[in-house]
Amino acid sequence: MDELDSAIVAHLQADARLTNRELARRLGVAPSTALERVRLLRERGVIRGYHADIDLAALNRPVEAFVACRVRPLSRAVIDNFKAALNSLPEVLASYVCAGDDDFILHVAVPDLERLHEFLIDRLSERREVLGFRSSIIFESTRKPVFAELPS
Amino acid sequence: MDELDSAIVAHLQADARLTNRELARRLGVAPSTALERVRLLRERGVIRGYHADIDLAALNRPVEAFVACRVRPLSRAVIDNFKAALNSLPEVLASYVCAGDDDFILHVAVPDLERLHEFLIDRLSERREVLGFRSSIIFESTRKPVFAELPS
DNA sequence: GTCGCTGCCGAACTTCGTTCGACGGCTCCT
DNA sequence: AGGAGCCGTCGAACGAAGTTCGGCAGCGAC
Repeated sequence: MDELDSAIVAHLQADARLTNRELARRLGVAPSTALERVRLLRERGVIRGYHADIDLAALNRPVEAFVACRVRPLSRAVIDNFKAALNSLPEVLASYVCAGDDDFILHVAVPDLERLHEFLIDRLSERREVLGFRSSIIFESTRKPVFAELPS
Repeated sequence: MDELDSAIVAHLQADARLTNRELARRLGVAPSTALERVRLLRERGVIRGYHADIDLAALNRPVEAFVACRVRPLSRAVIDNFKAALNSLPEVLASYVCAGDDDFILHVAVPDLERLHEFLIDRLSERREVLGFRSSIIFESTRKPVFAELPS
């Protein structure tokens, strides 16, 4: 991970469809060099994939929320089982297994508040391992590119 | 947003670097058709961009957490100001303005727990609008593609 | 029925991805 | 200090992909 790698990561994070030639031009290296670097970054797992960023509102899911869950007992079986269950719920965009007040944090997207309520009482409350949960409606979200180095 | 658009969105969400020809082949349409559809999806804002998915551990930031903050007063000025401040903190990957127990939820990534602690006490606690916060260390995270339609 | 519109197609042209042999700098060893 | 081997970079060449554009077919309106 030298400076060139960091620059590649930064550029592809901002625009994953940059042509290799354009990437090389911006870095000031030959296209073949850029290609080889990107290949190595993928091989090493630094770049895990490329994904289109989709507007949830356009997909009729304008309402987003975080749902923080507590589940019991906190055994591996229960955790794995709950994780798998979350995976098959289309409302759930992402799920996080956590330490802290909450055991799971879910990022959900639904068409409206009614569908959120339905999700909470029909999908979560129904499950016996779920002790309780708190919901936070998301008004606005901001994502940033990740930089390789943190300033001290 | 017909079926073809949905299929395009699904494919590009899974792999944003699919060649247009391969995309067209999978959809069973001509490359020029696929290209035009993708162009329209971008123009309409359905596809907002393409981003490389980077392994945070490879960038020396293996420790992730959610930090839920309460700030006061909840005025527009304070909220906008806090949002802007978060934007310039490199530890913060994403920030969310929320309704619920918490006013802000931050997704942070740091090299180690010490840096997390530093962030909390030097960056957050220092700010006068911050009443308090709760942290949840992330053990495991799972993201899923977004499907256009939710089953009823 | 016909006119007009919209979306899809396929060919042509431009640009890009990808491979490969060679060159240059670096390190390590003697 | 000198030489050998290695790693990363380069540039050219070829095959593949992106992009444009004219035309055509299906559909709706009048």
